[in-house]
Amino acid sequence: MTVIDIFNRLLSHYGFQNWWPIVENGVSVYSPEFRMRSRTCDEIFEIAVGAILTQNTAWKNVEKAIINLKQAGVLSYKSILNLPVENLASLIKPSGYFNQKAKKLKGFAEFIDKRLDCNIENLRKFDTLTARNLLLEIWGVGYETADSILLYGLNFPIFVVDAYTHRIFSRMGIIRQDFKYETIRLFFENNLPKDHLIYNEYHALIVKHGVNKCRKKAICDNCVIRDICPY
DNA sequence: CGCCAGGTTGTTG
DNA sequence: CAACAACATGGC
Repeated sequence: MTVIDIFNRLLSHYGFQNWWPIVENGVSVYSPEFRMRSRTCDEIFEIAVGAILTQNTAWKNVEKAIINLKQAGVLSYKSILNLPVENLASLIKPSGYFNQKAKKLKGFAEFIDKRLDCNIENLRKFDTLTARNLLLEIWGVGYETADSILLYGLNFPIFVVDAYTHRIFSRMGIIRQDFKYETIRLFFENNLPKDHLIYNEYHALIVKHGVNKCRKKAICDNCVIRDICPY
């Protein structure tokens, strides 16, 4: 049973997830159209903001924060650059850790302004790992956040690892408990075609399965991969 | 009500 | 380098 087999299982069970969502009219929209085209500048920025806000936080709370930002008309790097950090913190309160995250968003906006010449798409001018290392220099942007921005915002072929990835695949005995982020990322990248669409869908499916079934307290009955899981 | 969520950083041994 | 604390709201 390979990681590709597991991908196929999850995909036929849950269907396409169409990540990353864009918030429209107060709801997160997961559209199949997203895989057909490049993201717009505004979408890339929203994805990056979402990636920062969702750090150790349920998406529902992030959604509320993004709605607040949109309603206030400040979901752009320029607005966030000019908005007092206290006001920003207040808008993103529902996403939790709001003081820290406000500072992180500020840092990210500053990064676009200073390092990317005011255009987030300038990240495309770099190769994957160079772009990644640039993002990782930003305070508040770690591996998963950087990789989410690269994969979901810019379609770079980089596999996103998260807590669910670690939990599901260690429970299955496919990776070891003590594997760290980079080890897990490389494991997936080495066992899959180098294709951003596959990385995109796979990670989204992992989250789906983690949220639905493979929680901290696992719900193993009717699990789509139960027969190949020793847990 | 208690647990936990699509992590990251700073501190300490 | 590993372990641990701090950061915080809201859904179930």
